[in-house]
Amino acid sequence: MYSELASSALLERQDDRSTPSHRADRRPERTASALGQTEFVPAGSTIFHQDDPAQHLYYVIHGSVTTSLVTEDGNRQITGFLSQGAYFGSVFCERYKASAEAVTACTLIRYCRRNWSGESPRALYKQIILDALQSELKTAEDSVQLLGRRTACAKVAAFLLYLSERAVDRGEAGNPISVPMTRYDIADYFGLTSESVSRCFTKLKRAGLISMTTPDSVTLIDRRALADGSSQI
Amino acid sequence: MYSELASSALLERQDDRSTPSHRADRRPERTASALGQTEFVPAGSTIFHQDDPAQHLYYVIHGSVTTSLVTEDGNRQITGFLSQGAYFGSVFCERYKASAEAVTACTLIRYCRRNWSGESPRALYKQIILDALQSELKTAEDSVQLLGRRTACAKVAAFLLYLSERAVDRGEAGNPISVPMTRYDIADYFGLTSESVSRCFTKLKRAGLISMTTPDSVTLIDRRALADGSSQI
DNA sequence: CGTAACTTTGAACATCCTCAATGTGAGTGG
DNA sequence: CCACTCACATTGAGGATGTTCAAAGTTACG
Repeated sequence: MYSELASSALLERQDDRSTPSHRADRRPERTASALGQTEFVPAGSTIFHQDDPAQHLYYVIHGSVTTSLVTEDGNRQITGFLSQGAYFGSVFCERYKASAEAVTACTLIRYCRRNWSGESPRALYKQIILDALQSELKTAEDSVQLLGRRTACAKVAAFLLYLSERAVDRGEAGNPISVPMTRYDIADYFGLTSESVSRCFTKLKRAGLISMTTPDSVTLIDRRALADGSSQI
Repeated sequence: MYSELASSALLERQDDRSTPSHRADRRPERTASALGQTEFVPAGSTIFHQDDPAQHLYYVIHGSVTTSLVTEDGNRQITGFLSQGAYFGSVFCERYKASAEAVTACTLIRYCRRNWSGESPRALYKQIILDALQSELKTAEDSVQLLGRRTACAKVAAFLLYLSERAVDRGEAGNPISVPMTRYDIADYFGLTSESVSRCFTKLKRAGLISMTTPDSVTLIDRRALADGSSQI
């Protein structure tokens, strides 16, 4: 999906031949762990707070993380759900733009930003920063597309398809999917209420588009109908 | 707002001392025009189409541009409104993720991406790519925040404040503001209908939070109330 | 002057929210 | 092991908000 052109222009090839960018077979974890610290975080804990000095950049090895902020009108706004392979931590900002919380127990890699201005393995840091920027951009762009759906059911349906796609990206099964976040989290992502989100799940289930064993395990039955905005419900 | 740390780690200082990054007094236009072509685009014209090969990157000198895509459920989704100082053109993608149209007559700078893999003024290209990434990230993050508002009026109110802030960023007056895009465009940004958007303008006007001479010139009267989600209307 | 595109307004209807109650499952302490 | 609690999920009823369909007002432009 992403082009090599831009990143090759950003990297100095002469001192960087050992870390080609955006190859299909690269292993982010290996590069990552070389320069960062592995951190285990329990479910429900806060990783950092909105407006705190942005000292670290994080990479998700395992688990699910939300970033959220409090808007001027006093509501909680979830700005992204992050899973394996995603970076978060407001790369280009002095302070974190959002708070980050672990939805499930997580394994993260934490990079200290002070190292970036240092000397040693510059090329690796450059690659991490580029990857992080792309990751944050993708997270935000995906959110815009999901949030723009017309009805609550269309939003929830598109969200489920999105979770499925990302599970496949991580090498997991695309069906059934795990929905680790609460209905309230999903509501704060879309600007809905948790009751509305719950009703959407029920409607999609009754219409035969999904089935649920538990509230956090959803089987997608009719992907076409889910993508079409679930308009016939 | 953005930190120097990340970008300094991405730039090779030894061959780049003449173009410091993210200084308050830098002039993007000057750097820009050195490597790109100036292009004048009439109002209403299409700059590029979604899914076309992404051969160029654009920078807005003057005017207003929208990026939009057609979602799987067949609706038009506007993903951003761009004005002076913004980059667009899906920097890191092989193909444009969205279509771009000129809302007003525009002056743009167009960069040909083929030049990125060439030799000569590498540092300048690096700076442009970095700026473009930041710009695209900011556009998407701003959209997420606006789209997450609960009610239609709160969305429109936050949108007007956003337009005002950006006008100030461009060195223009923050009040009254120009609203060059149509009600329909705003509706397709928020997943609303043009009628709903129009009614929100009317409500905000009747409540004394704004006043309008023409539909595209809005005076913000009570910024506090607009930011508070216009909840008392 | 007339057309076309955009904006505004109205009325009926659908959707979503609010408030309330009930259902469910994991964890706790007797 | 069994209440008990607590957080989360679900469901219902009524009210608020947004949409749909329709019509009229406004502005720019030929």
